[in-house]
Amino acid sequence: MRASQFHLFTLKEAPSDAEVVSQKLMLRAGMIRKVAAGIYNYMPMGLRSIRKVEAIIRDELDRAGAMEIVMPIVQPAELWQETGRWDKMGAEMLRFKDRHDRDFAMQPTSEEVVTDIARQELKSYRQLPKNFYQIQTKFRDERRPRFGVMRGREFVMKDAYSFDRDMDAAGRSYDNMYATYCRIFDRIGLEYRAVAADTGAIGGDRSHEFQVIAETGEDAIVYCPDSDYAANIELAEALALQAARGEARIALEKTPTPGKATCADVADLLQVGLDTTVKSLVLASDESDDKGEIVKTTVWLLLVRGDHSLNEVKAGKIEGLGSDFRFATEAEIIEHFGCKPGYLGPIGLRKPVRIVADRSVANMSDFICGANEEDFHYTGVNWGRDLPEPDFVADIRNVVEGDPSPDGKGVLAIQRGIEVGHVFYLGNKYSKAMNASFLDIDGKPKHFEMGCYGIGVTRIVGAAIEQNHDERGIIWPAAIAPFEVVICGVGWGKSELVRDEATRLYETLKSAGIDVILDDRDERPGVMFADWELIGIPHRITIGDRGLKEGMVEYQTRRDGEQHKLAPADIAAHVIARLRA
RNA sequence: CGGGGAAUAGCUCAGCCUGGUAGAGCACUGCGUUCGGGACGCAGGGGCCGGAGGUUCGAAUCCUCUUUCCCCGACCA
Repeated sequence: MRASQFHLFTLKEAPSDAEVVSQKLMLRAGMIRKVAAGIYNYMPMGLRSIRKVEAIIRDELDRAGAMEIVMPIVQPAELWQETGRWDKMGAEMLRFKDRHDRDFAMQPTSEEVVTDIARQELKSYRQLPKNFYQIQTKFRDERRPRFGVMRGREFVMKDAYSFDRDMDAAGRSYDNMYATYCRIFDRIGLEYRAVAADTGAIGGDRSHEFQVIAETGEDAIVYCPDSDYAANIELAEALALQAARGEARIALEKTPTPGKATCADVADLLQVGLDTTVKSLVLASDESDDKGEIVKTTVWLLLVRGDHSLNEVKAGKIEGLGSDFRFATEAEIIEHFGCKPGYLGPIGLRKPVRIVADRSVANMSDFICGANEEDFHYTGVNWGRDLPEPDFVADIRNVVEGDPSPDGKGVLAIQRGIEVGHVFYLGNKYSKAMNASFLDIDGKPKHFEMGCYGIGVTRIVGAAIEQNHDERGIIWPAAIAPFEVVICGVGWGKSELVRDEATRLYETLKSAGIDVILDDRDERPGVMFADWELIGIPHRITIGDRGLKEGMVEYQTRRDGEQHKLAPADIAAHVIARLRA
């Protein structure tokens, strides 16, 4: 490709609404153009990277025995109604009607359609296992699309679905996909971590997220540097920080804390550590009848240490509370505690509530909590002496850096990550709901055991930039760079020698299968260098009269800026060796 | 969904308070000079100032409505 013929456009300034670095750089490098909120054109430069990501995914999935299909972007409501997700999905799913007033949706994912394929196509256990995947545009009407391709509404995703005859086989399919994902991300060349993730209603331990490590990541991932333990923060288990409860040493006392409504303020006022305070969170769970009318509301008091934070996923697993809990209203709080938020605690309740203590809180002694009276906290609080033991003790907090690892092999560390892949065992949730079955060896129908496996193609491109950039622009991993090599011809318009030498090298690299672009724009060198550094091409060869007079061309890498002067005759072999290394 | 903010040239922004024929830088076109790290000069092209209504002799500017976009929030009392 010649730069003079390519649609190359760069911006010195990013549009003011761009927030994160990948979005700014992709816009500035001319990779994407915004069309609407969370919706982008993929311009030639950007599409090249996207296609390279897709090619690696295709290659590895095909090698792993999966088969590519394409399912429609526009999907009929009927299939979604079979699984009940037409009603459950909420506003995230974009819905519309066709001219006959029939309901359709833009696919946010394709479990229903692929299960429909399976029940029509797969009749016998002899046809199993099967794994179908597609690389397809998805649409999720996010509440707040942002961060460019990192959280767009329209995006490209690879979604694969496996069908197996039993759980064991499904486990093998899962392991196969897990290993395949590792190969894919290794090849793309990103620093990533596979972490255990919450399995939600399905249960089991087969759910892993593939997270690209980047400071700007939206997810917190927890790992143990001394072992294999790695989990999403939603899942990471928090152990009690003290093995056993200490003895009560000081008396219960109601202490004035005027205007100090947060644990931090109270700890400050009383000159004690935040870890001696207990934070009170009030939740409510509603029970409704068949008509959806709320018939009963239970109020819950959750206690975590002042320096800890509530983990809502864990809270949702408390028996009786359920994942559809909500935060209590102020009226409910006053009704049960006789006090406004800010001074709440488990002592002196006006009406009974269910009390859940975090493991660490359950082992605390002489702690501080709200007195259920405005401007007062209790100090010297002890379980058993000053109040009954909690109704439940559970892990309900987020782990923090330095917590003991659940596998007992050291302490936990936390990194930020960008979720670019997810492998998930689905069980027969969808096959049952849609009555998708096959005849097993015993001649009896069985529901498919399914798994689903996603990779955010466009998000990978953004994540790669978040992880690899500097003040000049993008630094692509070679595997997904729009071009592997750029040849800059300095003084293109006036030097025939430069043109000849550059063109000869260009042809040589091209015929060696290198993805090379020749900058023949007759631009000033500064402009060329700045453009290609912004775009992030990993290898640059500069050919100019000045060097040629000395019998040299210049070779430079984008990542470390390391420069070599080489004879024109040697340059091709040198670059090819570097690329194939 | 709640609260803020913004909308003027392809991009970044000024002009609005105090109404009077729309500006700058970058980008683009032409000519010339320059030419190994985002050159310079001269000459150009490009915007009915998001849309609708109102006030006024006159509206980018004041008022009302509307659309779109952005930010914060929608758990940690």
